[in-house]
Amino acid sequence: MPAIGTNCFTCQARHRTEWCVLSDDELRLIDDNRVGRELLPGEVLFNEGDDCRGVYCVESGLIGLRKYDAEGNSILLHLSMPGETLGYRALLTDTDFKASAEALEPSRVCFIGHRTVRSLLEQNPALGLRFLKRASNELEEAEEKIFHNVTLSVRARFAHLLAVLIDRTLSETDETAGAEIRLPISRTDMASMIGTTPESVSRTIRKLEDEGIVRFSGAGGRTLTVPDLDTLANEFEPQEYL
Amino acid sequence: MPAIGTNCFTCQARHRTEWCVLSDDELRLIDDNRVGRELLPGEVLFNEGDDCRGVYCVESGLIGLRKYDAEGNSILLHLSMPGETLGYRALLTDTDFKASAEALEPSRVCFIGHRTVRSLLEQNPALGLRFLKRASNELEEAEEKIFHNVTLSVRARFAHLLAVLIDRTLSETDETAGAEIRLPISRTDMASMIGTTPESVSRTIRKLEDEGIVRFSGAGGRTLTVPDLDTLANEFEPQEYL
DNA sequence: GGGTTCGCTTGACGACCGTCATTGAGATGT
DNA sequence: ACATCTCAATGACGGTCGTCAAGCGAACCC
Repeated sequence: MPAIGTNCFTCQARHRTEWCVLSDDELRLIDDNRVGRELLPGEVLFNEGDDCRGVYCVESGLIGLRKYDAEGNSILLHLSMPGETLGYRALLTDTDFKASAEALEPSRVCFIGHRTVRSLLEQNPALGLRFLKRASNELEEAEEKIFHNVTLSVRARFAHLLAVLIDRTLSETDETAGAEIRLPISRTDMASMIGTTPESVSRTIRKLEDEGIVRFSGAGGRTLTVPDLDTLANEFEPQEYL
Repeated sequence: MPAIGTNCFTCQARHRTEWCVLSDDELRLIDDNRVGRELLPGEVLFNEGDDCRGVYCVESGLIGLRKYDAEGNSILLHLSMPGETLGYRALLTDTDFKASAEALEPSRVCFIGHRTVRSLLEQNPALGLRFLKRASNELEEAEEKIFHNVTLSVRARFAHLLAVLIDRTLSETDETAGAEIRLPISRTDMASMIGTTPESVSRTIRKLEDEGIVRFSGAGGRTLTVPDLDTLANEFEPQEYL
């Protein structure tokens, strides 16, 4: 992995972060106090229960947030893309981390100590409001997820997950018709994201493939091809007959 | 219902709200611009999709936040107690309401226009940080709920719900042993909160009663008696064997 | 008072989905 | 090349839980 964005000013994710409301001087404060780190897939950034010494800003790659149940099974709660800052909640509520963070792809992450963050929050009120918007959006997502888990079938939830994953990775390059992406996560992780088992995911994949809605290929069946995104969307958006 | 707390300074819920960080002058600004309203059970405060003209602060009673699916079934997402402020998310993200709010008990609520809120947020940064803490806590709750829905059985989720409801209404009056409360919501609503059906709730109640863990009595079976709270807790907290 | 409505309960049935076990494919290391 | 490991796929089985239907009680309204 090349050493991209060696500082906050040239960071490719800069405009997507909450820090974009800061002045150059304020940003310099972060840049002087950050600690960069590279993670390989599987490496953990922090664990549930660790106490929070600062926040982590994702520069590149993909970070997964997990919780573990009593038997050691993990639930993948959230995927953090470049530009996202992790740990701000624990920092603000003065509690330990409520989930574990683990790299899912080779990633670059910067650590920013809690003293730095707090002093910035105090001197620039706009920063707090930015984080508040982030939290509000995440809350909306979480409630929608709860809603979906309750009202939709495994098949509909899986279709929705695929649509979200596609949307996330294709963001700009709008192909109106179809899409082909490389899945960043395993069957097991996808299963946990929609509250089911890997077996059910496999079976659901089979059915969707038989109906020509999706195609899984490549190493580990991780290349996803969707000929028509609308057909996929029909699986979780009950068509309105107004 | 008596006309309690006729202004923000004497409001009984004052110290539980985010506004408690405001100066007297700032609080007066709210007091001058608020509009009080009383709601009877079933009355709606706002609907999903309405655009947000300000926030609502619960003074007394109980407000339920719901989402409706395509067939008109409702999912009860959250219970808002006195001191909670509703609508701050929609206000901050400049979107419409993502859920409907409805009184579950006779309630008193104050409306505060968005201009007032925004000017306070600008002039007192501490207010934004308070709301950020609120959002962080709600997010933590939401993620735990997702986690529970996935990993726990209907029985465990229901036991957990009962424990939460008891904890909420008894807050201060700590009886270590048992508890008796009046349930504020119907079977159907309880079912939707834990992602199941009223029938399954009834059957679960039956089993828990047969085992002597809980007792439902009174009008509509809405008086809940729990002889031993620890026994109830065992249903959703797998006892650790170190 | 009788009819209506609404919510709770209970039973029967069955489908969906979770559990367990087996097989196979691909990657990695010696 | 072979062994090993991990992950995906698939089949068999069973249980939980959702669906449908009927019965019941309380509250409400003409």
